[in-house]
Amino acid sequence: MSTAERPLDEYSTRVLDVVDAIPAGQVMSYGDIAEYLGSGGPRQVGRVLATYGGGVAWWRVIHADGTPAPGHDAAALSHYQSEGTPLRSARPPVRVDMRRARWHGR
DNA sequence: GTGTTGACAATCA
DNA sequence: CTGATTGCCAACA
Repeated sequence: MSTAERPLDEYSTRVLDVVDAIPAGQVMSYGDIAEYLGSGGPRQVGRVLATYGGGVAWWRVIHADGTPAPGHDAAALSHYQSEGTPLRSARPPVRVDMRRARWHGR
């Protein structure tokens, strides 16, 4: 035990579960995840990732316009190039090609 | 209980 | 692209 991870609520667990389900090379927007879950909002998803996102592929969760999270754009870019995520802009402002990279639950 | 803030989104200038 | 504005929902002081 140990690892003292923060107390995960059911909603947070659900968000992390969805993020963990996103395949490499694809991404989802905060609003998409919120809509996929059917509750909460994009801000709640962002909050969960900002707090508990350390254990999931947070770089696969980006804004609706295809830009990665603030302060992590450089790290996210490395992951995108490593996973082959379709990019519209390979240098800041980093932009993911949402038209191709957007992933829906399936 | 009110007001502010936030890894948001969409629209307008 | 930047900035302002509105809507949305929850956490926090």
